[in-house]
Amino acid sequence: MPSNDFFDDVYKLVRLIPKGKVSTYGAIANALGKSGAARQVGYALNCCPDDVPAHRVLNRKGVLSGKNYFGGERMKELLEFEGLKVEKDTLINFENYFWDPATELDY
DNA sequence: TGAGTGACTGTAA
DNA sequence: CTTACAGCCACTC
Repeated sequence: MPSNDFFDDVYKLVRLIPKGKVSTYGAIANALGKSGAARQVGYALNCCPDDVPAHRVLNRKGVLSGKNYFGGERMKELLEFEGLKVEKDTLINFENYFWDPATELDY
């Protein structure tokens, strides 16, 4: 279990992602002021507490890079359940559903 | 303290 | 279009 510093900030921000929207690791890292810590964001989500919608966080291509770590189909199921469409582990119209915390929250 | 690692990203070929 | 390489930051051992 992590000590939760940077991680806690990541969880906090991911929880703010609106339902039916998605974000990216880089956007989250940037919103936290760590533009180069995108990898850490993904690493943080590896701990994936139940109250963190990690399925809404994708890489810059809109691909479910971490679906394997999330529980296989579960990630895709959750996204589709929120009205999103996933094909070949990639979110359709990703740019249309993209939610940038740095912009939307004016962080 | 230092080396290894990664659910990433941007640029180059 | 895809594949490769290097830079990046935080965490663990």
